[in-house]
Amino acid sequence: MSVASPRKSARERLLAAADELFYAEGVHSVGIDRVIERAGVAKASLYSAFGSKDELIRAYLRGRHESRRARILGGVSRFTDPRDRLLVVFDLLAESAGKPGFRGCAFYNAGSEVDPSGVVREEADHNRDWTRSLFAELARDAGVADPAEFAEEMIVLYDGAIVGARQGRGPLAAITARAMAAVLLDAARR
Amino acid sequence: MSVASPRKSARERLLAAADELFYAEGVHSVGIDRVIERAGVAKASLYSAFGSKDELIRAYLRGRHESRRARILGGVSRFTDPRDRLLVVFDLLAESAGKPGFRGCAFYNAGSEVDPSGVVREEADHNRDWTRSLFAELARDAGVADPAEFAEEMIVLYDGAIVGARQGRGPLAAITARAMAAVLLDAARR
DNA sequence: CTGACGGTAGACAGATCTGTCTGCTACCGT
DNA sequence: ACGGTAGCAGACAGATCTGTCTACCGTCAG
Repeated sequence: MSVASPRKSARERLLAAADELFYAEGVHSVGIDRVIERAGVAKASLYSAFGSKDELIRAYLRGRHESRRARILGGVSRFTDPRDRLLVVFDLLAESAGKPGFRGCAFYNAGSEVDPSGVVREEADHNRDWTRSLFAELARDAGVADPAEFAEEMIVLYDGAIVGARQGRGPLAAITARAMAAVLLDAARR
Repeated sequence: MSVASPRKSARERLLAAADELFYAEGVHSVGIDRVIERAGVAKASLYSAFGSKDELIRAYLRGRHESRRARILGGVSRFTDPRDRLLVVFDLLAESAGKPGFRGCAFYNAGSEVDPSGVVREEADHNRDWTRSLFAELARDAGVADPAEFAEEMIVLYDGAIVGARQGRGPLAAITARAMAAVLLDAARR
């Protein structure tokens, strides 16, 4: 329980290994054995810490949501102009999409692999609702007449940019989406 | 070899069964046994007709592309006004997204499940290139200054609408995308 | 008649998957 | 000194996966 533990706990190492493997190869394709091997952990420790693979997937998706949330809030806070604060979300996406290993949206990918109901659905909805609220808030601050509807438009652009980035165009798709968002925002501000 | 065979061939029944099951539950989650059971076909017939599961997946994706292509070309041909011919693509998407059993883009879903390289990647790229060309041609006919760049924008909207439809908003996401496309088109026409 | 052909039914091998269980080890607070 | 806790190592069960193989059946051309 020291401040700087000499070695990360089994739970932390499992989560880090699951994050890498699940995102890179999919939650269904990657088996428990691969995760515990990379984490350097015994199988019993995994089931003691998480209970099931489903719960490990849930923890993986929650971690993805948290780090995404922190990255976006950090980026938004670097600006004061409402227009910049909204558009930087697309800049951050372009940055992510340019990194090696980018493989699109973890939530959508996981949803394509497993039964749409269940933990994946829950976490994906939560992540999506947060994004929607963020866009609505940024749009309201920017003086958009109908922030809720404008947020729906931004989500279409955001989703489209992620798919485009994953399917071949890389960061260019996000840059295209940013330009479209700018046009629409300037047209919607009162 | 008669014109109207009394019963579809094993290959056709396999393809129909694969189409339903793969799209509804994913190419990875659905096993060979499920496919042959639904098709009412022996396992040896599958391997005699397709050679491997990978080739069955390829045939499934090719069929998806062909039917999508036919549906879109049919919809486009119902109009003569270039603006309508472009926007109807989003109307068709809204129509598809409203049908029960809609589960998003077969190519993206399959790509999330299996190794990104290989047959899925090839077929997804082919489908994507066709869509890009279609949008570019429709944009050129509508008098857009830079049809290639405009096509990239339309693809962002199209992808975003599909994701939005799959993740919860149903046809509404496609209707939002259509409205955005109309705004952008009217602004881009010379 | 006969032989090729397309198809059916199902056993089988070999791999991989989740989840459980048994021992053993090392540390840590009391 | 000692008991509890966390963790490691790995065998195991039971299910499921792809792909191969044998054996049999009907049809139709030559």
